[in-house]
Amino acid sequence: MKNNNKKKSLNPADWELATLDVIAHQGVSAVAVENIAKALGVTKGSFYWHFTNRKDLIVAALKRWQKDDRAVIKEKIWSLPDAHERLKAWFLLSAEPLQSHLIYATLLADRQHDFVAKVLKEVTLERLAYLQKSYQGIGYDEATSKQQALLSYSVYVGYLHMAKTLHGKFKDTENIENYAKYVASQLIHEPEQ
Amino acid sequence: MKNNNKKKSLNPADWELATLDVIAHQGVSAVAVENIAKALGVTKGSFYWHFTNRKDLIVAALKRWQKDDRAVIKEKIWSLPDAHERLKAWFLLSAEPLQSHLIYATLLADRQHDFVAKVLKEVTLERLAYLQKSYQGIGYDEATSKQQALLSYSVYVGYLHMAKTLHGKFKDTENIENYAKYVASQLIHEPEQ
DNA sequence: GTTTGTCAATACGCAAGCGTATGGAAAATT
DNA sequence: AATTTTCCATACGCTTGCGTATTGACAAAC
Repeated sequence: MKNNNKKKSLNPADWELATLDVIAHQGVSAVAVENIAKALGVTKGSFYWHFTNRKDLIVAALKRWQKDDRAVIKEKIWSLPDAHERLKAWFLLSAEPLQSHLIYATLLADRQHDFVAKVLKEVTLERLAYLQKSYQGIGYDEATSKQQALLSYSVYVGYLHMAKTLHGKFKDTENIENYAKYVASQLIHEPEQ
Repeated sequence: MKNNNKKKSLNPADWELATLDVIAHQGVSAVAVENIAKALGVTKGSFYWHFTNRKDLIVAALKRWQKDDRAVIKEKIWSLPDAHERLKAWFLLSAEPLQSHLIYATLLADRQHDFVAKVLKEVTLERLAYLQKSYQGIGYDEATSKQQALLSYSVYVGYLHMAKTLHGKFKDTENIENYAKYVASQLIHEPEQ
């Protein structure tokens, strides 16, 4: 787990990335400065040089996650010109095993911290707006596109949890891919008038 | 927050119900014996007479929740003879503001504890089996009913989180009811052959 | 080569929360 | 009425984890 690179010293980005690793697999409440320090091969004497406290670290890490995540979505989805294709891409991206998904799922869990709730709400609203626009792009009216976006996004969030809860019954890639295609077939279609 | 009843002394059930209250609103990790004792108007000297330790309490509370929840579903859904009606009842029940839903949602969050994961998996598999059976009842074949059940259940789980994440934009009853009906209309229909 | 700035180690204080030990009061039993 | 059971209070020890204070090592600047 130690940092074997040639780097002489750490910078805040190193701490933030290590923190995101912990958040992805154990949640925000598992972020302990002394543990992360150990994972980076130093002690917390170093930590308090880079950050003022634990919360400062977590907020910085989440800000980094939010920024990176936005970039990925922009590149992989919003680059597509056709709304129908965008929606399909969205569902496929949802099924990919990205760290970003894990982080989103654990944030849902650690919502009791207000700074987590804030990021979560921002990201969720942004993604919902994207989805809604895409559904409008394939012919849904404003109100219906809103509900359909919410429905689709709920499936995404639900899937994240189901995958964790039922891991083992859900792991093999083929099943996941099949399921993703099924979901897309059910949730992407012209609006019923 | 004190117990104003005429009861002279507490029994394990009192502790379990108080614990479920905490779990519903703050999650498993927020269960602190001294706090729950205070909520019940006693000190932890009492607690360790009824239970051996904190984990014992949580496990007992979750067992109670599981049992009660099963009973509610049995009564409100499985009493219905028609599969189509059962599915509709499921989606409507999902949108009702029950403590049981809150608990389920927080359990998803506190899955890192193995005893939580165990209950969660049991409950989820049981509910999925119910849903699958209902979808088979309206004509889905085995494989498709499985995927459709998973999809529908994901919507449920996703909704629980969305409701918390976007509270305020989601609170008024009318919207929720509308949305529930929309979801039902999208997810309950004869299978496409 | 001396000084300054950067990054990290060690040691400490402190609060929260679990579990234990012990004693006491009230109710039930005999 | 005496005794046993049931339920609870108080006090203590122990661990975890945050944050601070102090010192040190190495590199860059001068």
